[in-house]
Amino acid sequence: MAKIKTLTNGTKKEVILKNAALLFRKNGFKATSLRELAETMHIEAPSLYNHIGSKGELLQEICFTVGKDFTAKMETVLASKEDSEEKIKTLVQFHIQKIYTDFDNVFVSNHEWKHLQKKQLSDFLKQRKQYENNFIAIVQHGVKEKIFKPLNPQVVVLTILSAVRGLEFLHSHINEFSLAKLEEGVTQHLLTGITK
Amino acid sequence: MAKIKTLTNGTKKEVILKNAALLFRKNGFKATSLRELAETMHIEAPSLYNHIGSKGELLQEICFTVGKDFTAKMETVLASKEDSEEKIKTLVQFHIQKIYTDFDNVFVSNHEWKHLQKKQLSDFLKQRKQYENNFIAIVQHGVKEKIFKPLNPQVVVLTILSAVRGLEFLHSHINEFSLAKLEEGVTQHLLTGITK
DNA sequence: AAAAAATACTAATAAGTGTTAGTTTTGCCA
DNA sequence: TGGCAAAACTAACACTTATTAGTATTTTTT
Repeated sequence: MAKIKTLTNGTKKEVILKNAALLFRKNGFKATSLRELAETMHIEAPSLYNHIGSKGELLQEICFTVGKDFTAKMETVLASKEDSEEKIKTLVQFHIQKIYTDFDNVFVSNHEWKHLQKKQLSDFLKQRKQYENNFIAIVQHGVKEKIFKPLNPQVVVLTILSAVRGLEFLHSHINEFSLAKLEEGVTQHLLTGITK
Repeated sequence: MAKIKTLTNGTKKEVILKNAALLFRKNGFKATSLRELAETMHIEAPSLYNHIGSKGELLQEICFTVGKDFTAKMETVLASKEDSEEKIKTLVQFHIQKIYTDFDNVFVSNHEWKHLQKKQLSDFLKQRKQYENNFIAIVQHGVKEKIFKPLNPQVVVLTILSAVRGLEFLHSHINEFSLAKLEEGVTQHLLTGITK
């Protein structure tokens, strides 16, 4: 009856993806039904199939779109002339920006990827592992050049990624701090610590 | 047919809770069926009801047991004579220890709490907020005493908690680093940073 | 205005869910 | 050994799920 509004919202598929990301974030992928998703657009569940292939496809597109964003950023950072410290600053700030500007998608990608189907799941994890390894290489380089303390690069990266990936609970504090303040605060913390 | 083995595993309820935590962690709460859970003990799903009240009760017990552990630790830390820096060290190390020794439960508590029922959900979040506020107070004290840099305590705590709560993906690297090494590395990173 | 394409609808399916009722089996204690 | 409580079983319920088929309606194109 009521067609999906797409005037200012992009294509229909994009509207569906946006609403799906919101629901997947709030309730989880498994706990979100297609009926519920359809309801947000005032249509019936089967009508979704004029636009999508399956429920799983939605999760897939969300996770891989986000994944590609981070992979692309990593490529440009690796190709840049920044030193190790600047590279890490750039990456950490990118994580924070993404959480601000693309919260639902980033959250879903970080928390619901385990519900991807087998093949996609393994691709996703491969991509993540690659990202992680690139990150580790940057830290290793910084240690070798004595910009960083003689730390275990793997542990350092796991700590940083853990911190920035979990930052979504900053979302409830959004507008309380400006984006710039947060970027500065978190980056300085992860690089220089908090003790005097 | 096959009764739940409880010889060395504690009470039957405890066995169920342990297996539930494992499945909830691996597949998520919503994606775990009672039939699947029962299967791990070689019994049928309805037999579970001789031991539990509902599926939701399992999640509830897992989340609140973990919550109490952290709340209790916070109480002892607050009551101690350690300075702010030592207090934070102690807490960060406790997080890491818990992930090592109680992985499934901590993971489920950190990732599946959103599926708690209304009343319990609000209690859980209240408890978490309280924990967070106590943590912030410690940092505030450290800033006032000039042990720490003049940072925003809220941002600092969100970063630290984000880091330690996300550390579960250290699980795939377990035995690669010793617990002591990890505690030391992560704590030093979060307190003193990585730059020289 | 007619034809074509896009997109909505209703109805139905097969599979899976948590949970209850009622019954049988198991294992311990008198 | 007989009895009793604990704990297993089977059968069934009332829902919910993703998805398909077939059809009607709306929108776009000609």
